[in-house]
Amino acid sequence: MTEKPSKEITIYDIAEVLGVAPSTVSRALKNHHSISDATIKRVRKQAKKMGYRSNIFAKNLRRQQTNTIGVIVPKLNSHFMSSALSGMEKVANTNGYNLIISQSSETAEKEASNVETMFKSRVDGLIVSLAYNTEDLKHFDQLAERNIPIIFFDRVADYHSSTNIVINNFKAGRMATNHLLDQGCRRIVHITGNQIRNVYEDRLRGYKKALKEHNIPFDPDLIIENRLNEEDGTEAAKQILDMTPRPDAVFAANDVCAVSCMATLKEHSISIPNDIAVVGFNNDPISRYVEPKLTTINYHGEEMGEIVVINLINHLKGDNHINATNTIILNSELIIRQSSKCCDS
Amino acid sequence: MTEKPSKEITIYDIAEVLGVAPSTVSRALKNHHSISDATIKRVRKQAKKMGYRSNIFAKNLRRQQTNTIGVIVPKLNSHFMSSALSGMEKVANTNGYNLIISQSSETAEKEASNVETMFKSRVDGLIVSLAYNTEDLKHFDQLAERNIPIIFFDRVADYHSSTNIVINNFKAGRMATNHLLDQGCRRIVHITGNQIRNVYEDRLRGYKKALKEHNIPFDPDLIIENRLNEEDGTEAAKQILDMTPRPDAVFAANDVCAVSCMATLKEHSISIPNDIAVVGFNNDPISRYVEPKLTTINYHGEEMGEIVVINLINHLKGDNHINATNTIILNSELIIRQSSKCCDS
DNA sequence: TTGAAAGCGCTAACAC
DNA sequence: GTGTTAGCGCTTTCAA
Repeated sequence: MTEKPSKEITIYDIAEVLGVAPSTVSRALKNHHSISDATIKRVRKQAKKMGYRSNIFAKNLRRQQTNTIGVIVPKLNSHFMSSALSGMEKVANTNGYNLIISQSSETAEKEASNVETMFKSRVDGLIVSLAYNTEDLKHFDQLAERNIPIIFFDRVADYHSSTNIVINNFKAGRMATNHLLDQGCRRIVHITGNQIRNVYEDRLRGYKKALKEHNIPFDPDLIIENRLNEEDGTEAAKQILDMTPRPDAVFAANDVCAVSCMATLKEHSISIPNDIAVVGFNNDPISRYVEPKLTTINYHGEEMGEIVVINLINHLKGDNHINATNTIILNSELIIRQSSKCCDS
Repeated sequence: MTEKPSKEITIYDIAEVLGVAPSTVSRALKNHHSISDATIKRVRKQAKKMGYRSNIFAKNLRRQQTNTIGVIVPKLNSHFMSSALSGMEKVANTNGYNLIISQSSETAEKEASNVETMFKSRVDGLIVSLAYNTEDLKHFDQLAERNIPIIFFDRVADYHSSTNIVINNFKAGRMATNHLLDQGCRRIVHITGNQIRNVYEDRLRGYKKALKEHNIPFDPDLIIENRLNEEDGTEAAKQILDMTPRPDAVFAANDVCAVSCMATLKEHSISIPNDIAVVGFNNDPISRYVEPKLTTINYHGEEMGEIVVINLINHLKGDNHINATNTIILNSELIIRQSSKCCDS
């Protein structure tokens, strides 16, 4: 196609061929209003013919703007995260932004180092879902000082005037627990994560609230805190089997953990939901295929990703509403399946 | 921390304060051997003190090199892809490269537009897993002409001297089918994808090869071709139920499809594996939790991602072996679980 | 409607 | 071991 694969074409080359100034070419290429239609047409045609591609580095150097958004997530390979990233990518792409994605692997140290990289890459804005154990947020300060906007999603924190985008974890936790209580369950184990993370703390609060509404005293022995991964689910099941009297329900703060817990319980001849009812969180595809199918909270990952990026881009474009919206709460709903239908339903 | 959050510090600022030349600062910052230790120390200290961050745009503009790798995958939100990306991200990060990730959403058009974006972003190299229906590869030509290396993984194609990184799909398909045959199955349905994609074509060839080895004639009526998603699995199950005589096994080219097919078969009172044995492909987490657990081919997504990036970076660094390695084949293994244990085993 | 020219921050060839 | 200087390709102010 192109005739000169080796040498990079610049606006100077185009200007020279056309006998106009480089600035005219520059303007024509961005449809500047002060350039005649004829010139614009000539320039664009020539540019195409010569295989011109704009040098974004020169452009960024001049404009001090990168059209790049940084994303830091705890793990790439979870259903929720990859869905959220998928949504982000779509919106970013449509709006001419690039995404630089990195993962903290659930540690605060790696997260800080990722932030450093993002800072050096001069991202226009940063999107973050916090690592499992991040407490101190001062690794974000260098961005805040430079007025680089940060949006937290899902695992959020109060940080200056950053926008947070979440689901109502409290409500969801309460809904899940109420559902179990309505099924007649009375000794409900809750498997949760690090309480410094809003998602887990809020779900636990919801759990407590539901108990209170049913006049059931909160029993701390029924709370299991772990990292909510597969092995932890297995481990939790063993703990549950050792509890006396035996619990009649489990509400786990994610599906991966719920499902592996359920599997281990089944191996020990526990019938689900008859002996123990189970509810998860996330509506991971896996929840639809386990036996019995897992009742869970539906989480709109892709949609959340889209909203996060739309929000950030609006912010970058200056539709600032000066923090008119500081927290955005998205809907989530309880999906009732067989794993929690205790009795006669 | 930093005292001047507003103004961006440059090497000129540091040079001025220290009374040295900008070039000295530039060299000191990269530990150039011709700079004295004392100067290096002074410069680094001052740089840190002033909150200096290198301007990668100026640097890239000068060096015509971006330290950025583009990645185009069909879908972000699948277990295999997010694992592969996770591996890629780790290696890239460790080696000082950034990843720009985008998804083709399984269409050739979007893929071409992604390539265009990557090209404009001046990626140093590109990593691609092809969309479901990509036939024509000429959207990659602009990169090839500029000698930008392209590595294909998983869904690959013969393209100039690009490196391909895959598992041995033929062998895996044969292994899976042989396993079913060894269990006594004789009418094995194979659910496959677009035959222009190596992964599906190779698996089908493996299937045929295994049949031949057992002297069983290939019956094209037992081949179902679709997009291998959830709905397609359900649909395939219905087709299978309509076949006479009824097939006694299903080998699906991915787990998502296998699992949904299995679920629908079960709804129609088919006993698995007794009536119909099932084998999937990918070792998606879901395969361990369905009932019965799904026999499948284990795919090392994360490892594949790592190897892809290591390979590309080596290439970029000039360890070229001038295509000494043009195709890299990774191991995969059959994991036998309950869904395929037909008889007495 | 177009042109001339300065400068974004960095690197590297060359000079000392 | 350090300094001088010429760009990399683009945008944008000011002038015409």
